[in-house]
Amino acid sequence: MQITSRFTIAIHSIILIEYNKDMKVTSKFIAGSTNVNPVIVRGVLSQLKEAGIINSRQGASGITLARGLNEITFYDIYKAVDSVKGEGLFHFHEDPNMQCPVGRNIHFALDNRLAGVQTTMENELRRIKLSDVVNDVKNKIETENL
Amino acid sequence: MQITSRFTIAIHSIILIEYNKDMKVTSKFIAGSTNVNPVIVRGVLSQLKEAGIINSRQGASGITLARGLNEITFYDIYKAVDSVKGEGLFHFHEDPNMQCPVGRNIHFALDNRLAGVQTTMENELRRIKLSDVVNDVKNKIETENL
DNA sequence: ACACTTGTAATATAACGCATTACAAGTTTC
DNA sequence: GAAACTTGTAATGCGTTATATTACAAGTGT
Repeated sequence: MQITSRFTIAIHSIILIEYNKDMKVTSKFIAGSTNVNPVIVRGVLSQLKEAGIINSRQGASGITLARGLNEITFYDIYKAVDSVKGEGLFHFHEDPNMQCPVGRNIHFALDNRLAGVQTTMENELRRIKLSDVVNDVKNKIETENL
Repeated sequence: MQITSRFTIAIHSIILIEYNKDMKVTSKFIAGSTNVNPVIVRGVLSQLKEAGIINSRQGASGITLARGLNEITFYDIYKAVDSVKGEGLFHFHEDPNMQCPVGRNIHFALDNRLAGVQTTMENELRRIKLSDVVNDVKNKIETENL
């Protein structure tokens, strides 16, 4: 299984907001650049707003960033748009047989280790800032017309 | 999104094979301990076999390990049962707009970083050996009746 | 007032995970 | 060799989820 495209949609959106900060960036505009349905985009933006990453007002056109780009990490976005219901990264088979010695103790042996893997991944996501990505995109665009 | 329960089912199965290695472990037996449908179990076992982790013969009862427990990592199992079609951990939105400077360069800025996160996670999975987990389960079972 | 926006609800569709039935093909045991 | 088991797999159903889409309420700005 894969982590939802909502994650990359969210990153793409934030880059757009920054790159076009001199104009009013709308969900329709983001939908055009990502090639994703406007309602889906608004759903993602809604989650980013709830996480305190962007600002928006009903009716008022124009999405803005709520914090500096170097204060937004991939982890923030991941948590905002993809971590549903506080479920972990790994889906354990529900209902191991408690009559079986192994089934009875499998969680004891696995839970910590799986949580550790998840934490490792999340820490790696924390290391990546949106400012890094935005800089890369801007520089790449600069060199496009040479 | 979550990593499929096939992963924990596979781990559970291997522990069962090891813990009951003096008897013939069947897919039905594993199904009973995991509380997962026997056909699903056989599907997982089939993938483990293809990855060279277990041995089985059609018709012949009894699944056995194909390598030592310290030569099987979580990564081996993950790759065997969950990584479908070589897709990455992250699902990118399919069709960014190439007319847009950002849409045109988003992959350039993200692909390496997302691959890095995936690699970090996979390396963490590589650090965990089945022998560790099996030892924990066995020790825990030992202390159950004290 | 009008044309725009954000914000949501409701529904459709496609993909996927797991359960289940069915059965072919192979093995062990008597 | 027949019976009773096994592995291996195909086919089908069902529930869940991701995304697309339609529709519309509510708010903003000209």
